[in-house]
Amino acid sequence: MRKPAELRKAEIVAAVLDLADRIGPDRVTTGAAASAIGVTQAALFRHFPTKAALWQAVAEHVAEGLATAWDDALRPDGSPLARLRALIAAQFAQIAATPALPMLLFSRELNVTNAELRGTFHRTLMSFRNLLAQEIGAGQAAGLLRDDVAADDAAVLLTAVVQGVAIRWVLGARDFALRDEGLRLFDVQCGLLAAEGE
Amino acid sequence: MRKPAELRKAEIVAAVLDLADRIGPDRVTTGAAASAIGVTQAALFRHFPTKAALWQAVAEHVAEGLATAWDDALRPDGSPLARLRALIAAQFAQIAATPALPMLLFSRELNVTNAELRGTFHRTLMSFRNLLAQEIGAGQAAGLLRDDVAADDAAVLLTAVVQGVAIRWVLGARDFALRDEGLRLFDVQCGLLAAEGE
DNA sequence: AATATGTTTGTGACCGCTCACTAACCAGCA
DNA sequence: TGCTGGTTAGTGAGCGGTCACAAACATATT
Repeated sequence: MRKPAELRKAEIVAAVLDLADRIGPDRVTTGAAASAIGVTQAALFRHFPTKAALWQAVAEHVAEGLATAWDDALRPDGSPLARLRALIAAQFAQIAATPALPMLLFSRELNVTNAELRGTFHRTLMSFRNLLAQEIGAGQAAGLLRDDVAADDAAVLLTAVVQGVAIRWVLGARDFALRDEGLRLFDVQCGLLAAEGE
Repeated sequence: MRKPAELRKAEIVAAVLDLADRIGPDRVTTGAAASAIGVTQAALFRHFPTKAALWQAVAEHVAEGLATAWDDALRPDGSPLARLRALIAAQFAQIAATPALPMLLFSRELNVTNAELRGTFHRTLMSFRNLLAQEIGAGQAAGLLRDDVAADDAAVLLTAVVQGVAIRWVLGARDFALRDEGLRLFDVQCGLLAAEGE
């Protein structure tokens, strides 16, 4: 069944993400991705010159998804704490929707084979931590968060919460609701970070 | 150069860990490991029946190292907080000494190919969190840590700190002292968890 | 409307290479 | 002499990628 190129490309990217989740990023061969969408392996190379280019397209697709999710979370209604919580919620939602994401960060493809891919993800994750630090700073300025902890350190601790929960979810049996459990622990940590009189 | 089997086995395991760090766990081929210690690829199969068995030996070696490091950290002199800090310090030291460890947790070998291997690591990490929770409980009972946070939740938050710093170290350029930066952030988090009047 | 021409998308066979693993032979030592 | 720790040589499977070719689509000319 012939399809226009743009559609095919999106289909391939989706198949790669799905396969990466189900069998692991490094098991995604061009053959597996192709047969997942019902074309031959050679057909993939009509749309992407190399496998690395295919992965790069996947990375950009994921990065875009994250960026727009953050944008939505940062609509300027509400306190810095609410925005912070929305950011974290968005992150968990994106991870739940793209479960291959944590694994991808540690894949051979990203860490060894494809330096450009690594750069794309690294930049994306840095953006997230900066957004967190920004909101934390605003929270401290508003007297909502204790200011005896550096905003950058607090941001690191919060990203650690996200990573920790996500890792437990991915490496375990995924037997809990990622977003709920994540937000629960975020609330605990946020309580620890809250200003005394709150 | 002929060597007794036990020595060779240890040598192979060490070579695999070293290679896993330098080129990534999934790039460790039998050929690469063999030539790293100056024997032919086929010689490996004199000592391990399959590659999976080799990885299992590596996992057990690492697990033993972790277990004894925790044991040393838990010598019963000092407060629960000191023991807690020693546990964390030991963990960072082990990771720094075996930098392949975080990557290993996400390798194809562990997550896809080798279910037994996954079990070994999973059990080991659970042990660590239980040790943390135990010390935290003791700290709460002694009035050193606030008890409005469940000990299990606090343990999760602390393991998240470890994972978060380790991930930043591994995925980044390893351009900071893992143990120092890790303990610094542990102290921050521990301060947040400390009882009010402390 | 029918046809001619060029482009896009997909196929199937195949290539070179790497991998884990095996088989057969070999040297030193108890 | 027989066991132990090695070698050399080879196997089959799977990988990313290429190639000649075919079918589907688009467009312009008659």
